[in-house]
Amino acid sequence: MLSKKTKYGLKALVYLAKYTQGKPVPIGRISESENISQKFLESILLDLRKYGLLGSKKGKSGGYYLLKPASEIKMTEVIRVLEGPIAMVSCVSLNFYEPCSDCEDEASCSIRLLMLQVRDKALEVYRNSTLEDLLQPANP
Amino acid sequence: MLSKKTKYGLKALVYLAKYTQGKPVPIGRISESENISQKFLESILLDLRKYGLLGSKKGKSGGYYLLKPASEIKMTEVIRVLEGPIAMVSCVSLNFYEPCSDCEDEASCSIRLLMLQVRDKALEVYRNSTLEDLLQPANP
DNA sequence: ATAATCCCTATAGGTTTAATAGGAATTACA
DNA sequence: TGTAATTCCTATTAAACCTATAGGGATTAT
Repeated sequence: MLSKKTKYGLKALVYLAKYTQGKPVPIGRISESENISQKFLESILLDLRKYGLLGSKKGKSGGYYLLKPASEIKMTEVIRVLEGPIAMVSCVSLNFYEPCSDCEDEASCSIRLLMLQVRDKALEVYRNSTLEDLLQPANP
Repeated sequence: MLSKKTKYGLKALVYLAKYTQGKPVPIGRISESENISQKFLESILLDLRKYGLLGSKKGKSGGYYLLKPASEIKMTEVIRVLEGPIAMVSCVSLNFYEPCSDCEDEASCSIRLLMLQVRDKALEVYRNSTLEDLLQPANP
């Protein structure tokens, strides 16, 4: 299940994409509007900035802003920064690969093959979504 | 990421499907063969039995056995018993539904819509897999 | 100078995961 | 009838992780 960190981060990104008009948006405004603990959100936005999705401006009338247009922010990155691996087992993770400690033969592990399918399907979705797609609700 | 519980449970199910010949298989044999803490595995198999995937026989020469042929054990059930919800957010879970505490309008929540797609794709995979599919490794 | 803000580190409390422990109940079988 | 092998159940521990909070330093606009 998605951590609150990820949910909060996503909401903050959506907020930034929607309500930034030239000027940086201070954390306080986002946390109020979205009902998120300000200090917690602070650490999340810091991560997003360190990763490179957000820029920031310090001092009075400072805040955060997107470094790219929403249409260029891919869900794959967002999920990976906030939540970590998309894969369900590290041995099929593209960005967080680790061999399973116990597993003897990766190539023939059937659990791995199942989880490879799941990962591919999830990737398919995330790769076809950008932050822009989260902006307008439900268009059938 | 999959918990060890789920991995161990899956391995145990595969073992049972492969190596049960009429007689119940004692936990000790599975845990040795698969290198799993016996006590931990005990609690996992207990869950699987309580859910109804496994039967058990107590006492000497007792053990566990599948209650259905491997081809009829769907991955959806297995994952749900062992890991819990397949969905990434409870508000799109079929079997573990809960509204998000903060979310105001489910129908228009864009995070929800994204996670609905992910869930559907994962379900697609799990619904098309049974325990039998985990038995023979890699057939291209 | 002041107020607003980001930046950084630390820490506390809660929950979950993984593993361990001990013993009761049951059963096969000699 | 006794013994060994097994499931069954509950409790406990240790570590890891998640969420939230606290405090203060650095920076900036006005």
